[in-house]
Amino acid sequence: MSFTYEYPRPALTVDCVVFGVDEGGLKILLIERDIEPFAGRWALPGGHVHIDEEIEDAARRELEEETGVDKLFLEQLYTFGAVDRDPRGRVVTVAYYALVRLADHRVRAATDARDAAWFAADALPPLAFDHAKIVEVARARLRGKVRYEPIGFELLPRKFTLSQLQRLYEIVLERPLDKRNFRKKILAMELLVELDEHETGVAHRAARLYRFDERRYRRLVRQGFNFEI
Amino acid sequence: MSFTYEYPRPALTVDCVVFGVDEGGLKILLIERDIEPFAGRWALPGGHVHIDEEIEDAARRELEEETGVDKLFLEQLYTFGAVDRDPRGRVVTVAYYALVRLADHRVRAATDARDAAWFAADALPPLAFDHAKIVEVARARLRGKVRYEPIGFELLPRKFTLSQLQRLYEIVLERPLDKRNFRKKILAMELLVELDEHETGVAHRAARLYRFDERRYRRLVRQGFNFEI
DNA sequence: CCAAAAGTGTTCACGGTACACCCATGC
DNA sequence: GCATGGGTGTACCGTGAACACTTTTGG
Repeated sequence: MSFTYEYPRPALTVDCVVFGVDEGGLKILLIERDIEPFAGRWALPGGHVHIDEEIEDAARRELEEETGVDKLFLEQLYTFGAVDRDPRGRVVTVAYYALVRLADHRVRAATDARDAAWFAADALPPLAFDHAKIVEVARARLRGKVRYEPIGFELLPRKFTLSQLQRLYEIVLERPLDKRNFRKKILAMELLVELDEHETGVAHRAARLYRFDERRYRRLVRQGFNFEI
Repeated sequence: MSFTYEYPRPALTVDCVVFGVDEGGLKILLIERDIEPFAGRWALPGGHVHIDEEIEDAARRELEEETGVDKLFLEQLYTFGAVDRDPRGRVVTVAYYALVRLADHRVRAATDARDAAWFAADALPPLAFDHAKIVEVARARLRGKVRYEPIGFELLPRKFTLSQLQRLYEIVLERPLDKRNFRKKILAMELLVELDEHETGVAHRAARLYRFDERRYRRLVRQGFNFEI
């Protein structure tokens, strides 16, 4: 079967920069390519957009197929279409970035048949195509966005300690934050629900757990509230 | 001549939301379609991306062809690809937004053969395709971006008064600003060069003209400076 | 009892905001 | 001389930043 057009058309793909955070810092999910070009190189998960499929759906489908990751925060990043970005011909890719709770997804991705693995964002292997550039754009977007939208919570377990939250921000923003000021500010927003639970299995005083109150956030936004760290 | 592929491919287009500002407020440049679908309706300037052409170049080319507008601020906005957004079939469009100095472009666009015209952003006619949605996304982006990047200057003549600048921000941000505070803040950034010129032809005290010091801005950015209104 | 992280308040400097009058110019 | 916008300073308040010690828990 084949499809014919009066003018040549670029191929359309999606690529996803999937971020996770753990004690070691910011991580990015990559898959190892098994076909040319760039066979054996690591690359962003992605693939072709089906002709009757929404672009964002294609991104979710590829993530699910290649890495088993689903139900995550996903947002369009930028469209990359340099004429020479793929040696096979003109390929335009709509890049997305995604945030996942690493603890929930670590094993599944790492053991997947397609050889997916998490890499420290500061020590990525050489990437296929222009994927290194896409990653840079995604990191800049994450850094910028985390400050004025509460997307950081997408990277933490649903129940978290204030120290975990602070470390998350320190990792993404790449600078240290003052503990007292951080707590004062985040608690003053009244977006966190104090739970009657504490950490377990730590060799020191167990910290209280909190969860992010998404409903309340949405209500406040409607009233003109602006999240900001 | 024809082009054949193993799998179906969407068509790839660009569309541009071109903003201008005058005394009457925020304006958007539209062209009247002369072919189906939506013949006779107003639409965003745009068209197909050539197979060997960078996407942004396509946007500039279409703007130049359809409206005579060139050498302007142009930035990618978002990629729209809803399956049903074009009745002729799958068409994915990479939307851009552009800022122009209206005084320089008003006549050329309005008298162009393809029937281009400026419309008040708050009173657009019904638009073709999903262009109303694209415009909404573009307005939100402009509102957000104008506050922390000095792109407002792209909308003013190179020499402008502080009142013009203030009115520009009031129009884009859709709220009034305090005159003294605005002047204090913008002058404190030391990004404006005070010229030895004043307005002419006004029936009141002539205001001093300023220009934006782009070099200095870039130098400050490198040192970690953040523009903010 | 020791190590490790949790948890907690105050002070100070700066920037944002509110606010009203005189000045220069053209008609 | 009058209408029109240009141009200017100060006082108050709230937020951001700096900063150190006690508490709790497990080992």
